[in-house]
Amino acid sequence: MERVRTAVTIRDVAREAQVHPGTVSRALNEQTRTLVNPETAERVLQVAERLGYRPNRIARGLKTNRTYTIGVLIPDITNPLFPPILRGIEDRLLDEGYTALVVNTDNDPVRERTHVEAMRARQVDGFISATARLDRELLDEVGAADVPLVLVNRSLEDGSVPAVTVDDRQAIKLAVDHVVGLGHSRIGHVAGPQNLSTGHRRYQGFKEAMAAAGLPVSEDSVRFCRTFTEEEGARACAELLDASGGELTAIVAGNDLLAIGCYDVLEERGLSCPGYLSIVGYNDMPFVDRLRPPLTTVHVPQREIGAVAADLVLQLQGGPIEGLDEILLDPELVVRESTGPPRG
Amino acid sequence: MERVRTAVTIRDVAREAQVHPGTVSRALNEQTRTLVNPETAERVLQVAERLGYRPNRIARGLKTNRTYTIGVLIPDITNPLFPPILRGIEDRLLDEGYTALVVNTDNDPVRERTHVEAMRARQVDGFISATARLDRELLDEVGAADVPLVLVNRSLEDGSVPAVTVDDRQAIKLAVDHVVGLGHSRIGHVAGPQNLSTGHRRYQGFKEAMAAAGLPVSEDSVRFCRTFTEEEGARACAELLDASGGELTAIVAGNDLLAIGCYDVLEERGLSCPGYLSIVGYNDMPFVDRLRPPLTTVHVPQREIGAVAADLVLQLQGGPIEGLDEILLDPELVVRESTGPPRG
DNA sequence: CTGTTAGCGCATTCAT
DNA sequence: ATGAATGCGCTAACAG
Repeated sequence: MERVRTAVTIRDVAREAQVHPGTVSRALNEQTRTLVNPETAERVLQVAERLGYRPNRIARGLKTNRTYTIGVLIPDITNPLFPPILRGIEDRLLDEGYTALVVNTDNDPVRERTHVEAMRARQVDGFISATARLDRELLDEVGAADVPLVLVNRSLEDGSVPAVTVDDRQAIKLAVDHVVGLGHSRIGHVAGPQNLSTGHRRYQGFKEAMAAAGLPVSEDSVRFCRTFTEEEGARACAELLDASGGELTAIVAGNDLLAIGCYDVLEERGLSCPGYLSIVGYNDMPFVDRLRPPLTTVHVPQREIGAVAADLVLQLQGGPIEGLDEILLDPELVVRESTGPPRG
Repeated sequence: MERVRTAVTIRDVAREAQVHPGTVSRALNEQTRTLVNPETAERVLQVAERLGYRPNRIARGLKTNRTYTIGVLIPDITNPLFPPILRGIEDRLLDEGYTALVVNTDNDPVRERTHVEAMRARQVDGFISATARLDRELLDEVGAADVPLVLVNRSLEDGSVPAVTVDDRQAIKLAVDHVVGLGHSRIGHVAGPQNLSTGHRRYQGFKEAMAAAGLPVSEDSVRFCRTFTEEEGARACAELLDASGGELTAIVAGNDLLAIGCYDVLEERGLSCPGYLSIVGYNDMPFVDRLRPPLTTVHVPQREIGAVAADLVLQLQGGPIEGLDEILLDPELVVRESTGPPRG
């Protein structure tokens, strides 16, 4: 048996209710219902209900150029950082009758392009991108197509695309000031990839915060990771420990995954945290409070970021908004047990 | 400035290429390209490329009754169990040019209905549901609409809907046999909600496995949780420890979250794991290998489950498949450090 | 207040 | 091999 959609259409309802399809359309639509006689409207509604009529938004979209669908680009939903963001986005979209088309890009340009094409073909009303990088070309293409785009957790230097992020500099300062307050002065930074705005800005923030605290930042106190992964974090941490000649007493990591990598090194070497080394993470991913020791980290309101981003694309549906570039949310330090006074 | 889609249509291409729109349609479509003169086809393709033509799948869908979109229902993407499943689904869908419409239901009937309606209105070609419960009514409605539906991580008693799951009984047997092999005989079960097929089947599996091992299951060796959360797991674990009069030496939990709840109780009471109590989880969620102690658990191939489910909806696009009900994948025990020989 | 008409962008049947 | 015509389901502009 072939699959046959038994779709009840607006015409079926019209026939049953003895009115013109146009009237049915008006009666069924909240916006235009006032244009039709209440009694007629009521009858139409009843018939629609009885027949089990389901409006076909696809057809509607063809006419109205609105699909009530937003494309969401995420590097990898498997990275614990992103589910809360997605959740925030969805909750907000649901409120307004929108639905999210979600894809994982793996930060792979090809995959990214494929997905964007697919979404554009589906006429999404807007994009939210949490991907670290988005082809400049793709970006321009989306912009040219007049489809609103909002960046999340990253931003463009030139502010040409609205973005919702946390103030990375302020956040890192929170982390640095915390360990400084604990008495640390030899503080290292396991930095994220510098070609990503997040990694770069946190590194800048680290240097600034250290300077503000009157502490020097030598070459030996920073190591860069190629990716935001435990493995890279471990590598960088090991190098840092070796390079500093054992003088480092605290590390501020570019994100939680990198911090976990640091944990691995300490465990390997039989060093304790925070006894030997204090570690501060970044993001406050789910479950980092259950690590041993529970990770002190900068909490980023991921869910709220998602919600604000969704809000923004929704607003942008009404047309461009002047003077809009970056929305900065406040980070918050969560002190747990991976930080303590320096040893000795 | 209003938002105006500068959509290049098939007609624009036709005009430029000096052919009829119908011909453009044929040339652009892989399936029908053979019907048109290779040279003409080539020219059309070039013009389309030059003009930046993007086919409008929405319009196409109106005609073909295919949107190449699959609706995915998830209770809460924030639960670490689900991202891998979603990832598996998406990867598989991407291969076939499909995209996922993802929603969180919170297992809330109202939210669920809203979402299903929205997705049906968007004419999704199929559904994959990882939600614990789906209104029987909704289920029937979807079935009646002839839209393929595949269940994931759960199944219906009557097998009326195809499902992809792991063999819960076999899985729990793995867990029980492991601790039995370690020498335990006083084994408790922190059971999941019994109104969920997963919770129920694992409980059944526990009883069977214990019986097979020749071990008794008393009232004192099982406690039920109302939800799959740490809090409930902690409550049940505490009750279990109290009820057994300190004789229990191992606990098999209904899932990892419940197991984590057990960890909490041990920590509160200053008891060690696995020294005092061995604990086995279920699912092998991300990061449970980083808990202290790393959790011994039953690994469920979530990603594969997602991929197989996606495969199934895709196959179902061709029409119903006879004799299909449940696809069982193999679980695997991952022994880490939360289990050891019984004390004393 | 309601019917009529046209058309969104595309695929497809029927001619030619 | 291609052009012409039709309609998917719906909304909107225009009459009346």
